[in-house]
Amino acid sequence: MPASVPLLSTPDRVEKSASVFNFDNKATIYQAGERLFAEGDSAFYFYKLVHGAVICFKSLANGRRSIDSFRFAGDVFGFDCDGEREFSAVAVSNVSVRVADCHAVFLRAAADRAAGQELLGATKQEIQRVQRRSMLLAMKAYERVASFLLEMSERLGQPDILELPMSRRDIADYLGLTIETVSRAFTQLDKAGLIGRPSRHVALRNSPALKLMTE
Amino acid sequence: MPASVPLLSTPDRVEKSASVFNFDNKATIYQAGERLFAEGDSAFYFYKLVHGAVICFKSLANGRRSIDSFRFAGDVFGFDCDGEREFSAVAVSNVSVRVADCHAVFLRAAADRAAGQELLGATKQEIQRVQRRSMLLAMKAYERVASFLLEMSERLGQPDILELPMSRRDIADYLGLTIETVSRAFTQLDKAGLIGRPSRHVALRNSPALKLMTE
DNA sequence: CGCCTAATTGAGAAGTATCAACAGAAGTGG
DNA sequence: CCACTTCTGTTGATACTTCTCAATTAGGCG
Repeated sequence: MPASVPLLSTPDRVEKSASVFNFDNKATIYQAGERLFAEGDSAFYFYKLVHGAVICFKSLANGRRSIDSFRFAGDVFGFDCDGEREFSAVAVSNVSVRVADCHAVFLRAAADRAAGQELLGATKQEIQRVQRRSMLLAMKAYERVASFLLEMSERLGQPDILELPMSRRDIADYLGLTIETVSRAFTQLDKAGLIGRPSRHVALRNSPALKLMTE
Repeated sequence: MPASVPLLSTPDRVEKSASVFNFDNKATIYQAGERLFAEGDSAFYFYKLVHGAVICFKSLANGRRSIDSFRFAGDVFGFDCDGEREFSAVAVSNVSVRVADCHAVFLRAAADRAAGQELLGATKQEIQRVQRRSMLLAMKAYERVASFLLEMSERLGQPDILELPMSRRDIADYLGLTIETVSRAFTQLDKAGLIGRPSRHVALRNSPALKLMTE
């Protein structure tokens, strides 16, 4: 990943200065592997990802990791934002983020009706996201992978050819599988002609068929 | 069905502390098996369960059911409260609920700072609940059942002897297992001396040991 | 008591995890 | 540029867990 990151590249959505978040204009940079915050930390900020990819995860007792979410450019995260963090957040690639002080956000939400609605709406989306992941975990391995690829295709804005920013371990920890099972699922989908892949470059050859698996 | 729907009643002279929900004092009754609302319905109300038990679930393509949550006396639910319902809600036993008009709640949340905080806090709790269920689905069968029993023990306020209001099918659909696997997990925990059980009356014989499984 | 449904148990099939080996890409240093 | 190391991803063999299908037992209710 080149370090020449276009900072403050206005996302497609023209930022209403009246947004409840009112993210700071100055972006903060994190290197790949660097930690934004850790489980148990006091929570001070909402984050908006300008560029790159971040994972939010919990460390489990058995030494494993449960990845709750991938965050990409444009995503807002850090909703566990009073008291302690429920998750750790780590940069998967080099990233730049903008932050918003939690307290100030809550003040704006309380003061302004539209701002309150916006925050509630964002929170509701967060609930739906978590619930969709719950549905994932009830499926078979190849279905989870299919669903994952479709989600990435949509969220990364790369309909046909995906360049996945995360490792097989990340995918496995997100889908509640082992890396071996994930790898086999990739192979299976490949042999079925539904995807093509040199490793992290995945081609979706038959999205409709993939979608059928996930329903 | 929402036949006798109580509309915005008492303005400020409520017997309870001023809550953002301000649930109507008049309770609505549903018989066991009756539906409060269905997936895809327009959402009009928040619900507060006065008595009984309710399940919130999604019907899946394969004819199965994914139970998102059990709701008991005192619980507030119906957070998928603008646009369409994400889940269906059905009474497991005879229940009585109090309702609150969504729009009115949002108005109060926008108007009053404490009310706004309360609604946000409740929504955040809802996120945490969903996330905890996600963690459930990553565990083994007997661990899920152990975790389930502890959750019920806590939420039903019955530390030692549980009287479960739901069927094995409900439990299975909540834990992402089959009824047979749930049954075997019960037997397994029974034989290990951790629980005792005539069917729906479960005794927790060793809560600390059960807790160890869930971590 | 007899019926009906819920719950349990058993045997075999399917799916995933685990352990181990191997292949490929990327980086390091000579 | 090449040999070496290292990390990531793939593949194989086997064990373990859960599902499926089938049979049996237990509970609830007339």
